[in-house]
Amino acid sequence: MKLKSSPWRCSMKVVDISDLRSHTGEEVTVRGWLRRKRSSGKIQFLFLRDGSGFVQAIAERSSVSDGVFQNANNLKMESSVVVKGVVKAEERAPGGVELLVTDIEVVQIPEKDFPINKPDHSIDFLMDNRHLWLRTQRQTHILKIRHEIIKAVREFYNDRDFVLVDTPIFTGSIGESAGNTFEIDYFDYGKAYLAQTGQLYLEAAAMALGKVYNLGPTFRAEKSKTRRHLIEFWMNEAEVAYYKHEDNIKLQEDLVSYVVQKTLERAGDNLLAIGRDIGKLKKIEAPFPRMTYDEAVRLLQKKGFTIAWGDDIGADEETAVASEFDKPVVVEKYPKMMKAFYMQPDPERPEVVFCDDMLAPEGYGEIIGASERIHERELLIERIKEYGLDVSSYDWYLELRDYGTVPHSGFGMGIERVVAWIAGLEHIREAIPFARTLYRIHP
RNA sequence: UCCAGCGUGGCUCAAUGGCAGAGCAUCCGGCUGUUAACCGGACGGUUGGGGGUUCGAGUCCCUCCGCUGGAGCCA
Repeated sequence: MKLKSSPWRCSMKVVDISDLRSHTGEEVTVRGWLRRKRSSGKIQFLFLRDGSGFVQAIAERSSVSDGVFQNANNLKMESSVVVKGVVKAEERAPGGVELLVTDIEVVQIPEKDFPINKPDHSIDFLMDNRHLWLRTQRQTHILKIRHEIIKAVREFYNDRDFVLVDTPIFTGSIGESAGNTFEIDYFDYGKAYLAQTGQLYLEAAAMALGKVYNLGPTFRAEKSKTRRHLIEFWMNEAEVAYYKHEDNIKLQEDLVSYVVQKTLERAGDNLLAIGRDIGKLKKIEAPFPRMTYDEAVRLLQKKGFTIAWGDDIGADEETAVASEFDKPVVVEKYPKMMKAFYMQPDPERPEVVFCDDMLAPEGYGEIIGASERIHERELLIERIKEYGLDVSSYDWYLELRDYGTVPHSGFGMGIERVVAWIAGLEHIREAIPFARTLYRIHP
């Protein structure tokens, strides 16, 4: 359908719906879409959205022209409209403010019915229609919460003089372990891989700039089908030269506290609108409770789990540990054979490494994985061999240890897991605009 | 990959092996304060595909496809 050209483009006082309250009594123009319409014959209720918010507009038979009333009557769900009206404080209206219509310009009336029109669609249908599902109130609230979370993450680092270092998405060497990487053809070079982590590159950058961070997409070809997994997810990683295990944990606690409190401050209304219990979030202030892997195993044994030292802490066990606390809990010093090759062993207990996982409360699981990195070349080579990895593919990574090597530490935080936790989502797929899950890449 | 579940109008779901139905959406009519509006009427079906058992299959069996949840692994 052809768009109409209209005089409203330059001659009207256009106001965001979120800002209507400050224009009470004035005649203004709102540009947006019709979310829903209700009619009582001689009065029509138009529920409008414009991206900034939602407002109810009223068209009364007795106070508008025939043409305007007919325009209102013709509108269907998700019609695009430019509505002129007088802002009025009104107790009966949702939001406390409504728009008394004086004119309606129709931009487009859809020929087809909007597919998402009731509250009980199946998740399969909603995911197939994700491009349209995004227009619903709940999804716009979640996207705004995600926006504030990412903004707070960037601020946290920028305020502390970290340097943003964007790490590559195409990588030639293998990051942590083969087997769950996406492989692609890279011209005559042969195979390249989609990044699972930017850590190795951040370690290089930390030796140049001291304190660095990244924020970008990562890819894991894991055939996971749980509410905590995405194939493509956004990760924030930080790496700091001269930071030891303790400094690293402190940084993580400060980051998570900051992000939660800033999100509460700036997206509190969005959180409330989707039913989040924000009382639980207000408690999220550093320091966080801590326990060693040893203590976690003893706790789980006391709770009746059959787990021995050296066993992995599985999903159920993780939830059991985290449910002991109403803040995130830091579990540190895991057995070295359970963790990645590059983690620094504890000199006092060489069987454990200086690492930590941060587990979010309320069953949301691991949001951060962290460690102090091995900074001695010989030890690193020894560990690469122990893991059966090819030393030659880590050539440049090893070379970082040849020129002024120093202790350093860092971590990775899963953005969508943090969004899911803060927003109180049941499934991580709502925490990202277009989720890539196992067997779903469209739209 | 493994385990479990689901697949019926556009959508969400019913239907002891025996006439395929309801609500919502859509369309028509009514209603000046609706909040998932309401009231009356109409339209709407190759029950995911294929095969089998049976007088008879949406229902039971086999197989394939799709989706969902969980496990392992991870952030």
